[in-house]
Amino acid sequence: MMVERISDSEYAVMEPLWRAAPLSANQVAAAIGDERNWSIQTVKTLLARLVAKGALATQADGRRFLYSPLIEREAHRAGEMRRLVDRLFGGRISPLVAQFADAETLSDTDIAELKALIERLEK
Amino acid sequence: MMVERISDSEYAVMEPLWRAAPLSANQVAAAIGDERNWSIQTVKTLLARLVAKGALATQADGRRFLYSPLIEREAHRAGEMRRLVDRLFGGRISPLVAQFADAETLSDTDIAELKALIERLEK
DNA sequence: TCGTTACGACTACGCTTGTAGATGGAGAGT
DNA sequence: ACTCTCCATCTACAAGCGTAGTCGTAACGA
Repeated sequence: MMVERISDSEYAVMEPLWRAAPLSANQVAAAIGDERNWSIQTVKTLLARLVAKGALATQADGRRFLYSPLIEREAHRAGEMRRLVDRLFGGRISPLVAQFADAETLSDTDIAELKALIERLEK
Repeated sequence: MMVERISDSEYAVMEPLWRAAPLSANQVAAAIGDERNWSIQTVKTLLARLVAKGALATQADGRRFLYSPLIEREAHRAGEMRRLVDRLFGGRISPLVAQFADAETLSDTDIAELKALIERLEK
């Protein structure tokens, strides 16, 4: 239950499972590939920890397990963002966007998307 | 240099120092107050760790130290946000806002602020 | 001068994270 | 039946974190 916090490395393991589930440990490792340079053991440890945390479900498939996410990516994202935004910006989102604006990391596309989004929200 | 990562608790200690610096350990502890229920020792440990990380500077004031931030709050915010946004949204900000929109955590004020901000950015 | 305080430094200790090796059992090939 | 291979599980271990106690010393008050 209580989705405990998911660490960076654990998140990397969730990724492929959010894209396609269920997967075996090897498939997950393959999906992560060289991106991180992990031994298969490392991936397995992380999978086990995620199962322990209640973030993944297992289903037996012969002698091995297939893993699938128990928590939604959206829910996890929302939780993490909320956490950080509360901490850094007192929960207000506009300073957050302003922050990105100041850092000049917003592309024209970003701005156009935001505009469209805001218009949609206003209705 | 290389501002290493600052943990949640450490951030709580930086807070008062970003608001007013320099402060003594006791002043920092007082500023944190009951918010977190920390012993003065805990605050001192965190201060020492932040100094070790190069996030705080000390200046002697008689038999004690006064602490001041060496890293800017803005820089820290930007770094943290970038980290999370890269991880969760592939670096794009509009899905992030959309996320908040879907979660219905945007107030009318938020939306108005965002609109104003976007208009400013468009120029 | 002697005890009391107020500090910083050192030490502690259990928990989580990142990273992985070792072990033991079940299937597969021969 | 025997070995080789593949898996999950157990174990490991250093670094970082949260939380705090103890120690030595310098200053202050009596």
